Amino acid sequence: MQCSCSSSSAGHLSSPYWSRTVLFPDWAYRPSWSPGSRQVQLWHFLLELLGGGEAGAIGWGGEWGEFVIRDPERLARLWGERKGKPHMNYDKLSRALRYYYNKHILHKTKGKRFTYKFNFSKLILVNYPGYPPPPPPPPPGHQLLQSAPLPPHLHPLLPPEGGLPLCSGSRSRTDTAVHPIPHPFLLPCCLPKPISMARAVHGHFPFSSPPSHPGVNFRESGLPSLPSDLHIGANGWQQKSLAGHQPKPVWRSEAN
DNA sequence: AACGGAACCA
DNA sequence: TGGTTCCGTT
Repeated sequence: MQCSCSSSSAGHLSSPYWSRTVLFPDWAYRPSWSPGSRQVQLWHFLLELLGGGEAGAIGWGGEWGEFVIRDPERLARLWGERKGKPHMNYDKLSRALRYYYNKHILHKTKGKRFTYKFNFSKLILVNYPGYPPPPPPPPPGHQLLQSAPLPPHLHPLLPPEGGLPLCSGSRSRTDTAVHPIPHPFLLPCCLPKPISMARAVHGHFPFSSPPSHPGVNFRESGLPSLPSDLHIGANGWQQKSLAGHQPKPVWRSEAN
C-alpha cells in the first residue's frame, strides 16, 4: 500500500535540486503571473507548487520532469481553493491530469502511484504563442523588419506542419531546415505580449537535439538523470548573441 | 489507482 | 478552451 515507488531512491524525492536550479522562469512559479488574463491552468499550478516549496502535497520525482503527488487529497484541496471549487478531489483533479495526456503535456509514469511526468518539450509547443504557426505570407517587396519581433535569420524555427511530433525520439527533422525546438521552454500563451521571438527562440533548450557542447551547470548541481541531450543557455532563453536586447533573465537560477 | 467517455460549465 | 462532475470499466 505504501508508495512502492523508488523505495531505494526515496532520498531524491525530497531534494528537488534541479527544480531549484535552472528549470523554470520565475513567472512559472508566480500565482498571478499573467496580468489580467485567464485563470491558472493546472499544469501551471503544479509547477507553482513544485517550485514554491509547498512541499507537502507534491514533489519532484527521481527523473527529469517527474513528480509525485504525495498527498493527493491535499493537492486536490489546494487546487480547489485556487479555482474556487470546494468540492474538488483527487478523482476530479486526476481527470484533468489525464486530459493532459492527449495534449502531450503530461504522461503517467506507469507502475508508480501518483507519479506523473511533465513533457516539457511539448509544453512549449502547446503554449507557444505562435505554435501552430499560421504561415504568414511574407509581405512581398518589403523587408520582414517592421516591428516584427522575428529577425529573418531566426525565421525557420517552427516546423511547417500544424502537427505536434517534433521531439520524442526521432531526430529526423532536426537536420533539415528546422532547428530543434523554439526554446523558451514553457512559453506562456498568456504573456501580456509574446516575448520577443528573437529572445525567446534563440536560447538553447532543445530536448531533441544532440549535445553539441556541455551546457551549463546542470551536472554540478547534481542532477539526477538529466538526458544527455539536454543543454541550455546560461540564462535560459536569452543568448548573448542577441546583443541588442535588454537582459531579462527570467530564470530562477541559483537563487533559492 | 488509473483510465476515458460523456455531459456540462465559464 | 480547460477544466469539472459523474461514472462505468480495467
